[in-house]
This record gives sequence, structure tokens and C-alpha cells, in this order.
Amino acid sequence: MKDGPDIARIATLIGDPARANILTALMTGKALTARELAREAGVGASTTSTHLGRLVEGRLVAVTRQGRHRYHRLAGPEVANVLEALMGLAAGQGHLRHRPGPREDALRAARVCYNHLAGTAGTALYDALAGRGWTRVSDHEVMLSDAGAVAMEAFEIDVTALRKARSPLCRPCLDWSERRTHLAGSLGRALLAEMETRGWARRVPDSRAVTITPAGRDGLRGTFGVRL
Amino acid sequence: MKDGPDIARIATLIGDPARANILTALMTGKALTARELAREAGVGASTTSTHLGRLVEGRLVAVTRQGRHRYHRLAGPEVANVLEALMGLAAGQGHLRHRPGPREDALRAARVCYNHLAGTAGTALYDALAGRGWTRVSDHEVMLSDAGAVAMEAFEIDVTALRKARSPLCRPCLDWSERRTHLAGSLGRALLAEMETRGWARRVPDSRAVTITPAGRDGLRGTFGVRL
DNA sequence: ATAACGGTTCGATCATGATCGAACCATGAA
DNA sequence: TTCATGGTTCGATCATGATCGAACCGTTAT
Repeated sequence: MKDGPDIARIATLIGDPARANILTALMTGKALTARELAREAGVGASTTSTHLGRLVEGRLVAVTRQGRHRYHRLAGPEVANVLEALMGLAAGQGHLRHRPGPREDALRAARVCYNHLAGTAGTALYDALAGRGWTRVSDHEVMLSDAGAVAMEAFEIDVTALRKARSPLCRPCLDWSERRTHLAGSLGRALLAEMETRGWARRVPDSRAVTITPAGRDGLRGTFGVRL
Repeated sequence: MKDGPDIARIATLIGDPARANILTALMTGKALTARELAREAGVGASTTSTHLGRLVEGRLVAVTRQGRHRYHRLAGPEVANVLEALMGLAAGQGHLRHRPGPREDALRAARVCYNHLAGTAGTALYDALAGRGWTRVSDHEVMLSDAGAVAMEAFEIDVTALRKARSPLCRPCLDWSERRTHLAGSLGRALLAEMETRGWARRVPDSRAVTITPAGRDGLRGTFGVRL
């Protein structure tokens, strides 16, 4: 009886209520930080850390370091399979779960990631910059081209001042809702700030969501060729 | 976070090694007794009883009383789904499991269930008796018809003596490998005994398997119209 | 009736692990 | 550099539940 695959080991991992909540939260496909997961799970930060450690060790969850964050996501489709089967069984013999995600759409469209723009709008902007040759992407690095510097200056961003700062100008940032990349770094922050001063973007209070105004929509298309 | 389906509850049930072994053993589709499952799980009878109680209460396992046995089987295909997904995940990140069941086929073909015949041969005989009008089946009861009594006497079975015994003459017995019914009761036992004395059937030592001899094959076809 | 056997219940023992707060480490922002 | 914050580690506490043996119950066979 010792020869079977350790389905008990995996089931035990899922069996803790806190961990089950964590995994359920990750079922959306989004990658979440430990803190967000702690809130979802309803336990403290330290407890969550321990749980995440077990889940990662058990290959149910994969983690990606990103600055001071650690983004957690399900380790693979097989894991999602198991969770889905479990939810189907549980739903069939008890109470349903909806979890439609009411404000999910807004977050998916545009949100702040620290101080830069993420979401669909963020990745679109990132792609547009590269498409115009204003940035050059090479294997985990992003550089601002000369033409890009000129364009940014024209957009009222003081690139030379940003270059003097210690923090990197351009940095790729993996966007988990889109599973693609958007622009971080001081330039990313400056871009979002300028968009806010121009009235192109407005932060939603008490949320990471960002609203792109009609003016912002037009401006992004005219200035960067972004189609939203 | 309390609103979700209790995937944790179910996962906890599967998470115990002994219970995982029990469920794995039931994945074959066969219904097994508590004692057989205890051997599979590698724990004592009392422990197994407790585990089975939890599994039944948790709707993962269904139980059917049958004489002094209690046959346990997976509660439904959703349960098998979950187990299959778990095994797939576990196999993908560790050691495989074969469990091909070497002597499964022999048991499936013909075996003793207590002292009567079960398996493919058992259900075929059951069907043949009903097909010839020798038994009448009505909603969880089986009765021997007058024609059937005559036929049994001709087969050297003393039906009148059997009727005097306290145990019922005919009883339907659910056959789990076939998921159909075969004949139990004192007549069922007498039929198998007569088949053995005639050399139609031979028990395999240390096994529940029964071998149907070529003579038995012919005899069953000629006497009862059973085609194997 | 009696023996044999499958199965359950009970009580006691024991190990595991979930949880928290506090201290600590690491990274990014200013 | 300094501060704020995300995240981890540690130690202590506490609850759960897995396990066994023994006694007990119910059914079948003789």
C-alpha cells in the first residue's frame, strides 16, 4: 500500500481550510501576493507564509519574486484540474459558490502596480512603445531608445532627471491578469503620473483600479498609437 | 471566505493515508468489505471502521448491507473524477502506480460469494433461470416457480428439504464486478455445490475464484441455457 | 443452540500541525 | 541614508484526529 502515488500528501495540502481558500483564490488564474492571500484565507501573515511554503514545496503553487513582492500562482493545469473536480463534487453535495468577481473587470482593464500602469492598458502601452521603436526589449531587459527619449521629453517627462536617480529607468513587469509584460521602473511611474496630471487616468479610491478617461483614450491613441 | 464549497472538508477526507488507500482500492469499481479494505489500508479493523464511517458520512463512499457483510463502493463518478485528477497530479510529480490486478480477470469471470456463484457466470445463470421462467423476479425478491422447482429436482437438488430450512431459498445478491444480480440463498448455495460434485466447477485454493470446467460449460448450456 | 466471523463502539494514548505575536530580514521609495 | 512595507522565522500554545485493543452486536453456518 506504500506503492501508490501520494494522493494523500496532496489531499492533505488541500485539506486545510486556509490553504483551500488560498488555492481557490488562485483558481482565477491571477497571481497574488502573500498579503492578498492572507486576506482571502482569513489567517495571519505568518500563518499564510507557512502555508505558502508548504504549497510551494508540495509543487501545488509556484512563486515568482518580483521586487519586494512574491507572486504566487497555481503550479500548473493539473492542479487546477484537481481543484475543479473537488469543487464540482463539493458543489454537487452542498452549497454552491459563485465568486463572480464584481470589480474584477475594472482591475483587469487598468490598475496600478505600485505606481505604474498595469492591466490591459498597461500591456497595450508597453507593446505600443516597443512597436514604435521607442523601447528595445532584450531578454529580461528594456531600454529606452534615443527616439523614445525624444518622445518622452515631448510628453513632458524629464528623462534626463530620471536617469540620474538610482532606480532603473525601465523595467519589465510581468502582468498576471494578462500574462504579459508591462512597463515598470521610474519611467513607468512617470508615465502614469503624467497621465494623471493630464486627466487621462484617474485612480479609483480604495482600490488598485484605474479609470482611463475618454480624453486618455484619445491621447494614448494619438501619442503612443495605443488602441484600447 | 466561508462561502465556498467545502473543498477542504473533502480534501481532508482524502488526505489521510489510510483513507486514501481505501479510496484507491475502490477505484477499481469493485465493492469491497471492510475487512478487505482494512488490509488494503494497512490499519486495523476498528480504525478502518471509523474511516469508513467518515467516508460514508462525507458522501464519498456508499455502503450496502448484504448479510453480515457491508459492501463499500465509491459514491459516484464525481468522486472517481477527483481521485483520478489527484492521481494524475501525483503521478506527474512522482512515482507512478500500476495496480494492474493480475488475478482480477479470473475473479471477474467466476467466484464464490459466500457459498454461491458470482461473477459473469453467476449473473448469466441468474438471467437464464429467469429467462426460462424458473424464477420470478419482483422488486427485490426472487421466487422459484413451480416449473423451476421441477427443474431443480431434476438437477438433483432437494428443493423441498431446502424449503424447510430457516434461511431463504432464493435471494438476489448484487454483483459488483458485473453491477448486476446473481442468485444467493440456499438454492444458490445448492446449485454451486451440485456443480462442484458434477465436476462443472472447481474452487481455486486460497482465492475466491472459481474455475468453470469445459464439462461445466457444456452442462450449463444444456441444462440452463447459459452461454458463457 | 452454539460457534465463527464481519463489523462497530468505546476509552485511552499519542503525534501532528494550525495558529498567533514578535522579532527579524530584504527590497523599493524618497 | 532612512523609512515603509512585504515577507519569513521562531517559539509557544492548543486542538484535532489517527490509532489500537478489548468488549460488544448481528448474522450465517453447523
